[in-house]
This record gives sequence, C-alpha cells and structure tokens, in this order.
Amino acid sequence: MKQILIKFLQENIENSESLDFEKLIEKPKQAAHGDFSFPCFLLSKALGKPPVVIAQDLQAKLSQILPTQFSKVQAMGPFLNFTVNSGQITESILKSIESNKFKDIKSENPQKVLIEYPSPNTNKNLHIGHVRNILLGNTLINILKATGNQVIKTSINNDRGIAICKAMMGYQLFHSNDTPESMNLKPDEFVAKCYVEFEAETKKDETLNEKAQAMLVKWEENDKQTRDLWEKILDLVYSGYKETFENYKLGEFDEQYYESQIYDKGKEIVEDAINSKVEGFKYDEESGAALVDFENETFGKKYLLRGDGTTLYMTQDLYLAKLKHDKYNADKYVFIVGKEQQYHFEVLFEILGRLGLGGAEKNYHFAYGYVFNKDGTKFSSRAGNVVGADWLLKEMIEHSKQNLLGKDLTKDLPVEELNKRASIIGYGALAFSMLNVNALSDMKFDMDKALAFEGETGPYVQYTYARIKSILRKANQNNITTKDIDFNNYNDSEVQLIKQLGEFQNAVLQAEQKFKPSAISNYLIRVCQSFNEFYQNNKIVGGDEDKLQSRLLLIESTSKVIQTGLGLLGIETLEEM
RNA sequence: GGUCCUGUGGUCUAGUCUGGAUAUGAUACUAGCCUUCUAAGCUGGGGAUCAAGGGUUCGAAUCCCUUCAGGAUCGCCA
Repeated sequence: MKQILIKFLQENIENSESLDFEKLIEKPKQAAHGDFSFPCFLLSKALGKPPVVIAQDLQAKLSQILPTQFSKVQAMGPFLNFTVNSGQITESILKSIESNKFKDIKSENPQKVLIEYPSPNTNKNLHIGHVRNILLGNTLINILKATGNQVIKTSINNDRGIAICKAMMGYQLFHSNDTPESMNLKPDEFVAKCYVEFEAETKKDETLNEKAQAMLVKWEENDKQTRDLWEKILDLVYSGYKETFENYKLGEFDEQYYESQIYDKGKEIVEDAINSKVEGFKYDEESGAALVDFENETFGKKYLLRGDGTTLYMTQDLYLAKLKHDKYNADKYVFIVGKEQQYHFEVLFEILGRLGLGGAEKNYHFAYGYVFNKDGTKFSSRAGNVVGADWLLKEMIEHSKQNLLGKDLTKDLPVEELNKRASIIGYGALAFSMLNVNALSDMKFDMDKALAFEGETGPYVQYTYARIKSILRKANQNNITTKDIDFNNYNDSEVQLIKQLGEFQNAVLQAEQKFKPSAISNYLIRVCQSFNEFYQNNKIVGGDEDKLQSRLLLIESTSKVIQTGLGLLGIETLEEM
C-alpha cells in the first residue's frame, strides 16, 4: 500500500527526484490524520513556496487522480494526509485472521538462538527478581519461536561456592535435626532459612566466615562428608525449584549446565590462547597469573588464572561458551541476566571475540533492571526480606479469588472452577505487570498496586476477551465467516479496531527485532482500548440486524488476536470471568 | 576517578535506535454513564519548563556537546 503511494507521489510531484519517499512517508499518530502522511517541508525550497501552500496545491491536484486504493487526500498544515479505502483494508485483515495467516509471522532474519536463564544461585528459594527473569525469558522464547527462529533453552545452575557452603553450615549449626516438613517450609525455603540464619550468626561470630571458607576447600578436595551434605542440600533446593518452575511455566530445558562440573575447567583455553599469542593474552611476569590486558581504561586488565593456576569465574564462562559453541554453533547466544553484570558481559564478549567464538555480534546480554521495594529501597537477600516467587504468585491468586467471590456473577461458582479462574487471573496480573514495562527499567514493586486489576493490567485484557466470548455465546452462531460480509459496512470505530488488529504482526516483529516483550503487552492494551470503546457505543446482539454478521466477525477476530497475543506472554484466557 | 545505565504530569509509563503535527496511556483526583451483550468497563475535566543549558535542523523528548541527579560497575570474589 505504501509502495503504491510512493510510486504515485513520485510520478505526480514536481522536483521530487531527490526525495526519499520511503523514509519521509510515515504513519500518523492520530487516526484523524489518516493512514499515511507526507510532510511538505523539503519541497519548500525547490518550489519556492511555503510548505502549507504546497500541501494545499497538492491536495487540489492529487485528489483528482487518486489511486483507487485511497479514498481521501487532505492537506493539514504542512502535511498531506492520505486515507486508504477502508473496504480493502478491512477485508484483507479480517480474512488473514479468519485463515490464521496472521499468526504466520516470519522474522526478517531467522536464526538459531541459544538462551540461558534463569541461572539461579542454589542456596536460596527464588525471589521476585527471578520472576522477572523467568517471565522475560519465557516470553522472549515464545516470540522468537513464533517468528521462525530456532531456540535452544539452557540454564546454568550456580551450585557451588561460598554461598552454598554457608547454607550447609547453617543447616549443620541450627537445623540438622529438622526437615522442611517439620518446619512446614518448602524445601528450598528451608535451605534459604539455613543460609539466612548463618549469615545473621556471622555478625556475632566472625570466625564462622573462615569456617565456611574451610568447608569450601574441603568441598573442592572432594571430601566425602562435605559432598554428601552438599548433595543433600541441593536435592532440597531442586525439589523446591521444581514446583516454582512449574508454577511459572518454565518447562523443559534443552540443556542444563552445572557450575560444580565446569568451575575448574577452561585452563586449557587460556593457555592455548597465550601460546598462540591471541591479542592481549599473557602471563603476569611476577606471579605467573594469566590475564588479558586490554590496554585501555574501559576494560583494563582481566585475570583469567590465579598465580597457582586455578581458574576464576570468567574462565568458567569462557569454558561454558566454548561448550555451547562446539555443541550447538548457534547464531546468537543470549544471556538473560540482571544489568549489574553488564561490565562482566562486555568483557566476556570482547574476550570471546578474540578467541574466535563470536564477540558482541554473536552474544547478547539481555539485561533487566532491579525490582525495588515500593519505597525505592533494595530488597536484601542476605537479610532474607525478599519477596519470594512462590509467595508472590500465591498472594496474587488468593487476591483474585477474593475478587471473584465479591462478584454476583462468580460468587457461587464451584470451588474447582473458582480456583482455576483465580489462578489464571492471578498469574496474568503478575506476568502482565512485569512484562508491560521496559525490561531495562528498574521497577518498584508495590503489592497493593499489583493487586489492583484496573487499567493497563492483565485482567483488563483477559476481561475484554471474556466479554467478547460472552457476546458470542449470546449470539449463538457457529459459522461466522468472511463470506457475505460487506467490508464497506464498518463504521469509524470499527475500522479503527480492525486496523489495530492488522498491527499484530508489526507488534510481534518489533518485539522480536528489539528483544522487547513489552511491545506485545503495549499492543494488546491498545487493542482492548479500541474494542472497549467500540463495545460501549455499539449494540451487537439485538442491535442493527444488517450489522450483526459483520460485527460478530469483527469481535471474534478481536478475540483471536487477544488470545494469540496473551499466549505469547504466557497468559491464558478465560471464557468467563 | 574511569566506564556504563537511567531521568517524561503527584506516582507509573509509551515514544528515543530510524527527528515531523496538539507528547501516549494508566493510576490517583474530579464530574458523569449500569431495568440494556459482564461497570475488572466507558465518557468528560484539571494536572508535564520531556532533568538543565547549548548546538545541528524548516522542525528535537528523539541526534551532538556540556552540566546536574540517581544507580550500577571497575577483585588473582562469584
């Protein structure tokens, strides 16, 4: 459509050879400004007239010879606005939804993408920050798959180190006779309690930190008793995670990595790099430690092996990157990790580039912001005052349930149905609120606000869907098709809604290209707003008879778009709520 | 100190990459709309020096420079 317009303008505007119409023509922000807009500023010099006059002249001239695809050309100030013939647009959009072609979205550049998330530290239960991580990861995967990318889903479990030793010590000191059951805790919460209590105890007894260090040494020496305890604690953590992962729809991984199995690997990579004189790789002459010297202020020096030859965190990451590369040879490696690790990943990618494993062009740090308390202070996981992932979801669901019980329509539902709805609404509210903001932005978490289901929320979108389904039930027609529909029969608010539906593919492609799940949630809000505006002013069943079919088709199409969009966000729909 | 990120009505947020018309919505506040397809909805109102200053441009929230504020990070820790 745009191409038709460009060709038309090129042929009919004088002195326009030098103009880049492709770039100039844009979509107006306001519907009243038509579908395409052409600014006349640049013609001003060539024609020696002010842009406002040019726009008026062009309107007079072009309106006589407008292509049939367009219904109107109008000058508004220095802009020339074109409106397309809505019958053609509505027909093509509604037909593509009917045939499900609208779901068939092809990325401009489909790739094999390996994603790594949520990569927890296994000494505690998962908290609200992980929730953000998981929801972003889930959605990103859905979006990438929906647009034809191949996705490999991995996670690295940070299952060794001082933190897990502290949890183990806490267990030994305070809870060796307890079990999660005896304390009425989820197993991973039980471990977290051991960890937190140990941390608190170190404030009183400073020798405890040394003892934890000693335990780590024993672990590294493969001491049987220590390893047994370690496995016992990890079993607890993983069995707790299993439930959390299920609740947050994490599904199966293609591959899971474990820090305990790779933390001491990677030495060879570094030694080989030094031997083959990879740029910047060298030994420190005094200590014998291995490092990369970037010789600039931004990166400085990065050590890769200690003086005694043992490995460091970065070395392990190099090894893991090589593992992935050798096995999968993906086009892109995505790390979904909090933005505080940005420097680490910049350095990592730079080193990987020098090692021939693909630098910044093949690796991407999908960084996301912090989740703060509502007063802007940081959650402290050491003190243990973090909002737990399990608790959070449970709270959201419980609140949804109270909400349903407060409504005439739903207060007498069977318990099973009530719980099912509450669970879908609660999850939707939580997921939507986290996905509707820019991933990189920090967010304050306010439980009261999260529990308010008005405005730009998941329940608003789900509710809109349920309303549509309710109308369709009432209409009780099974075969709503695009046959026999007069596509010119739609009024302004209907056409606007249909055009909005036609934007679905753009929204998904935007989300894919920019790695931006919020593009989809933002889009769904706009669709629902368009629908609710239309719904409020137009009676469908029992309204205008000759509009019934076209309207049923329209709202059914809307429901399909909403359902598909929510599906990408991992949110389910309800027929009634 | 170096590097990076962030800054848009009281609060939250879209738009920033790729400059375009009166800056998108939400929330809170406020005035209305349910004997009518679900009011978790809709309509109206007030509320913004787009952190500040300068530059580029016919045109800047958007690009460039400077400054300010907040945050992160800069270890032979992970």
